Amino acid sequence: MMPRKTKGRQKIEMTRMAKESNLLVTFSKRRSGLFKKASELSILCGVELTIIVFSPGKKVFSFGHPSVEMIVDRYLSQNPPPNSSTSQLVEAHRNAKIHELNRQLTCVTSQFELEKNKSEHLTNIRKVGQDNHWWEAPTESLRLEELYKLKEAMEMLKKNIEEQTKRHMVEAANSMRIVPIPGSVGIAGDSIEQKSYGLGLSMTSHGEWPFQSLNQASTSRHLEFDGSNSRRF
Amino acid sequence: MMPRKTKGRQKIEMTRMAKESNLLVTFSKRRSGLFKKASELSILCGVELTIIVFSPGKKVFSFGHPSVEMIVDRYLSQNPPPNSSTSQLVEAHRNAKIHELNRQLTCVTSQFELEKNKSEHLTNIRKVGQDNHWWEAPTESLRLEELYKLKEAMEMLKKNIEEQTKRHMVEAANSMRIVPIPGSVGIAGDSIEQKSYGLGLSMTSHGEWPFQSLNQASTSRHLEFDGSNSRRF
DNA sequence: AATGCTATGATTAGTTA
DNA sequence: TTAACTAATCATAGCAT
Repeated sequence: MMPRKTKGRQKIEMTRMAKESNLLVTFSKRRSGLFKKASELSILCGVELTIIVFSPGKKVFSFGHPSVEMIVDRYLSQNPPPNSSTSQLVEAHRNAKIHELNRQLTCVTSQFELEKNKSEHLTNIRKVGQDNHWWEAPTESLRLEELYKLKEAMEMLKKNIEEQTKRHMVEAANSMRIVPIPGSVGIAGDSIEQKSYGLGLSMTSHGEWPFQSLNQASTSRHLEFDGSNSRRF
Repeated sequence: MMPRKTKGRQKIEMTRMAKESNLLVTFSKRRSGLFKKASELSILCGVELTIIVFSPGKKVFSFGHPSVEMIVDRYLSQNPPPNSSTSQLVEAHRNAKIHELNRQLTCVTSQFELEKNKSEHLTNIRKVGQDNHWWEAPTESLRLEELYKLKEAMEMLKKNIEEQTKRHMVEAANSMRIVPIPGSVGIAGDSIEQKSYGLGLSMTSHGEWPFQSLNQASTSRHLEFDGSNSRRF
């Protein structure tokens, strides 16, 4: 008779977890699961989506394909914020660009970190002096793939910068004059204060990389995980 | 001998589904699952989160606790709101910055090309299938070194972007109070139904039918279904 | 805190109704 | 079409490290 090592997964009541320690680890696990599901959905069905989560510690974790801002922008433009003025929109666009550039850079940097770690791992393993050939080819293939992706990301980054530069030149040449349009809506009971629509510069410093257990399908889809509560820039 | 009625769940490749019919039903099922997971996460861990999904048919499905807008606002507000006019001087500064960034990016890109070629070379050599261990370690070391350089370059690039943005925000802050704040002006056609302020979870299908298969855990948390076409705000 | 394990609960792909 | 079924895969709660 073999006594069970564990009771295995147990059903839990669907209410806020009492023990904070459990809550924290559960949050971490389930957040990973949720993001993975989201990634799979976007891959399998070719759809665009975003998730923004504020952790128990008030940190923000986000996932987005193709990016959080892209989706949020589209969502907000479908539900246009009432107080938008031309100037705000213009500014928003510009900041969104910079934001997006930063996001891409963060992504590129992360991918680089991945490469670095792989390289280190490779070197370490090699030090052990094993004769394991079987993994070498696959690993190198993966590396090459990652490098191509990295290259693509950087080319996109470059393109964006060029675009932005061109835009700025045009704007400068036009010496644009911004006239706010009084087009906001005030509705009874509607608080009018929280209008930071028009895209702030929320960006991510990725101080930590919370998501490690993603399969390559996910990571190859250019995942973005934000694990930081620090304000950017 | 009982012949299996079905093959049951089968593993599927993590790539975009080929058959559109399957894709549609899978999207529906998995979206439900995703939203349910999100709901459970927010309940179990008491966190706030939102999901925005654009379906294959470009409809938007969203979930949010306490509401999509609440989370999006907070996400966007983590950074100073952009709402100022910009001077040409600023534009000029910016253009200079961007040019510099572009130069750096070119540098980074060429470094990357180096890495890529190395990787390809490595792979090619490996294809020959020799047992040459002696060169592997040195090569990897070199790669690592290059990667470090690449990383440094990218970090500098990032830093520059951050600097640029910081400068922009300071300038924006200095000049923003000029912009008049529009008063409350109602606009015909806007409606305010379905606000779901801080109630609890809100789940929205901005098109037509929403969910049915949520368990009681979700519904007990006061799910809100918005099956209308109406715009929000 | 983070990682690994494993039995069990939960989700879902393929199918039938 | 959308819904229900079922056998598999997948996720994860509780422990152990």
